[in-house]
Amino acid sequence: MKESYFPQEIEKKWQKIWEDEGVFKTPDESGKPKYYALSMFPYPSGKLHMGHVRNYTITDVIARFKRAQGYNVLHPMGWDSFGLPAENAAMKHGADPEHWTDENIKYMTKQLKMLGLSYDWEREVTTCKPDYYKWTQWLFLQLYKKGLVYKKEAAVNWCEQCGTVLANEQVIDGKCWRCDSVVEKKYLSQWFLKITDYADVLLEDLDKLTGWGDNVKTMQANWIGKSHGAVLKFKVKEIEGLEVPVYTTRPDTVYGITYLVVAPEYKDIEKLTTPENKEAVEKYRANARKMTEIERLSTERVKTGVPLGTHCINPFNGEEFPLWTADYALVEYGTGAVMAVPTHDTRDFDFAKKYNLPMKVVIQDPKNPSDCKNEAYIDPGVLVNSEEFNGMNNEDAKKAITEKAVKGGFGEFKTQYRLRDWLISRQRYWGAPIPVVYCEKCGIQPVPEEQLPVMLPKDVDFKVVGKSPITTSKTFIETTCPVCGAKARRETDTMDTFVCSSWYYLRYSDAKNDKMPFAKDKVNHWLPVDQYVGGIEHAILHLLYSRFFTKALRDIGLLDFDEPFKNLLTQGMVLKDGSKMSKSKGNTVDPDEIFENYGADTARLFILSDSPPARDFDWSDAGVEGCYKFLNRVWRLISANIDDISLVETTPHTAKKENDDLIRNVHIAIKGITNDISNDFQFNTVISKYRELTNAIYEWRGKKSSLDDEDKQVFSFAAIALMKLMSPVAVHLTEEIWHELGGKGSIHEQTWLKWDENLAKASSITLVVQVNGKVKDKIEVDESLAEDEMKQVALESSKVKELTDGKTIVKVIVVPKKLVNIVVKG
RNA sequence: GCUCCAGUGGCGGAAUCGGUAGACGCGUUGGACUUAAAAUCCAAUUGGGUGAAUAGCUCAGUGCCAGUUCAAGUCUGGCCUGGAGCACCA
Repeated sequence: MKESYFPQEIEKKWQKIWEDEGVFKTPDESGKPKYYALSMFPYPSGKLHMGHVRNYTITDVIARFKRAQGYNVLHPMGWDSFGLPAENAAMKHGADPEHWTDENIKYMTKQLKMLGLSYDWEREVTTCKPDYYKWTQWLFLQLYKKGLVYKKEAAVNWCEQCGTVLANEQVIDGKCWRCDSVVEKKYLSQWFLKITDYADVLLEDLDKLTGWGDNVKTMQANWIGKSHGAVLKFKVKEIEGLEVPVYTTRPDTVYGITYLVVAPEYKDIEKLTTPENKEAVEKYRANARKMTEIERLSTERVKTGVPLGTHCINPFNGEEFPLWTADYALVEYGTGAVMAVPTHDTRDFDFAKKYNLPMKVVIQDPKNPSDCKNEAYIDPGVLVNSEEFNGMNNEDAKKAITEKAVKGGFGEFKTQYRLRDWLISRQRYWGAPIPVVYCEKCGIQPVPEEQLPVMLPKDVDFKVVGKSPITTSKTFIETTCPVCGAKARRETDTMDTFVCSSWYYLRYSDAKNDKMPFAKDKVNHWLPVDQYVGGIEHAILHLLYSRFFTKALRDIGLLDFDEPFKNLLTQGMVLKDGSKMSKSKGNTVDPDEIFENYGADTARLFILSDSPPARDFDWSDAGVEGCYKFLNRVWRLISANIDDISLVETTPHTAKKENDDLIRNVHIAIKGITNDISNDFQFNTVISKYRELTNAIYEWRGKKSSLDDEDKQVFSFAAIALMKLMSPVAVHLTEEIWHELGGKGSIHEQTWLKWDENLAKASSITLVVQVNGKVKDKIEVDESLAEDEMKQVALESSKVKELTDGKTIVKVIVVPKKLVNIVVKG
């Protein structure tokens, strides 16, 4: 065995052997229980970044730990490989997006292999390959048949920079999630998935996800945004037969309505506008259209609006009030119209103040009445000025008033969601084509399943400006109608890449199936994913879409479970000098350089060592250096003593105290490390325990000039245990040492160590003696000491005697095997 | 504004149940080895007071203020700060 550690040599060697021997292939059936460990698959952007390294290392260690514990572990990898960067690169360099993507996948695959990740590469999925997107299209058709797909003209988010529409979830602070440019509203005919049909169950089932963090669940719940209220209908005074319905969560305030607002885009707005007001209203609406989403949504902005000239009648008391249009009413939410109660809603209050609209108090806190002159009173209270409801608690009044509206035929109870349908069409080339054709006679027709995949065309001009490159193809667009055979036009929109990534985790269960996206028995066997690991940035987008897909496919009958990811670990970001690594800040660290200088084991060890997985991780060069030194130290521990170490895997018998202590330290380490991994994957403390055990072995060895037979047994036992415990993290180093010591097979196929509860603790304990809750003495005692004896020992302590002298001992609290607290008075 | 998460030495962080606060590492300082350096090894490292002392003793200390308890980093209430998400959603 070499005296020094040369990671570059041993890592390449073992990576090749593992691959050649298929060590990490996963059979579907093995007789063992299954475990599915999954990392969020990457976009093949070109090179791995440290966030990837962190993500994949965490999942890999979990997979290896579970394998050692006797599970048949599915641990696959693939590529989320459709998307705009490939197309942009194609435009810039004139290359084909497919070629660019393939090259990136090749390079990144090499990097993943260098990291020593234990993937079953035979299950690799690549979303941009026809053998995958065929099934994306097939699933689209199943959803279409089920009535979950529709096309409609709508106000959509348009990113000029990317030349495409975006889903609501892809608009961050009014800007494009990818390129950060300001998003505009456009009216376009687009494809939607009816995720709103599942709004309620997506919300309800969050409760089932006990293995998810509350932060992610709350984000999803907020995004779905369920609220309870009522729709109330108001007759328009000037126009016979016309009503304006409003959605409200505060039906208890109906007696305080003093005006009503409709969104500038409200469908009946032209009818509701009197000729005298037409010019002003038109001007206002034109202005609203021009505004960007950011300007319009800003809460800083002063609210504006114009009166329409018409009036509504309050069906509860016959009062009349004016109709206005204002852009603080949103056309997409509720009915697009709002009843305004300035006294009990801050937005209505601001608006009413500005335009001098009347106010009427209808809810009061009886103990602390407010006149609502300076601000709206929005807290609970008792109704006033509300006829027969006066004196009623406002929560009860919500129900009572809505019931009155239901009886009178001018209202109903209503549950409302913020979630909108998922806009999935994109005016781009590099995506799965939407499998639909337009026939002049038959209209929209889905492509028959046997004609799938609808292949992306090759004869495309990527440098075209102002429209999707796919529209430049001469072969793609013209086709025939599958129903009547007449000339038809192919849909040129492609699918949002999030559609492709909403089902990839299902495909891994049966990645090579060419008859189906996956066989039902296989998907039911492997899924749900036992542990999913990825970035928090997907808390809403990918994770919500995937949950929706799973539920929809369950309803279609393709699978039998209804949540895809049982446990979710959202890893923190990798920072450098306190801020997120990014090319623009110039604070990135190239994984290749780390592999080259220190080896993958050091990279793996370090990325897990300094912070718990869920927290942000601050990269430090000194920290990498420290981990490298530690691996060297472990290597030297073995190489310097190689002749004294044999393959000892069971706890040896010992007569010596110091040998007993080392054996105990090994058992303590096994217990601690196993628990730390099992309990929320606390790898940072796992690694500190590697160091503690290593230190203990060194210290033990340092005390002996030579080893007798018993010592050798004990030393070997400790060394082998250290290797096994470290094997999920330092995958190459431990494999190399395992073989140097004559180990058979791979160390990664060995079973995880078990600890003996009697040995997993120190041979003596430190009894802590407190007086009035403050530590005053520590006494080494035998752990078998009974409570009475502990009390005795504590009271005999000279320090305790000193402190209790002349005082009364009120009581003595004994915590077994730990502590005695003596309470004194006077 | 609403929701969630977090706050512990110079730094990253540790502390199953309320029971020795600061494990382990980084950094720093001192020392050993060396012609020298690197590597390695050893020691110290929360702050204040007292002390010749690197002995001992002592007080304070986990964002702030209260509370519960024999005992609080941990539990309860009220704040403060930072981060994330949502946001004119009626």
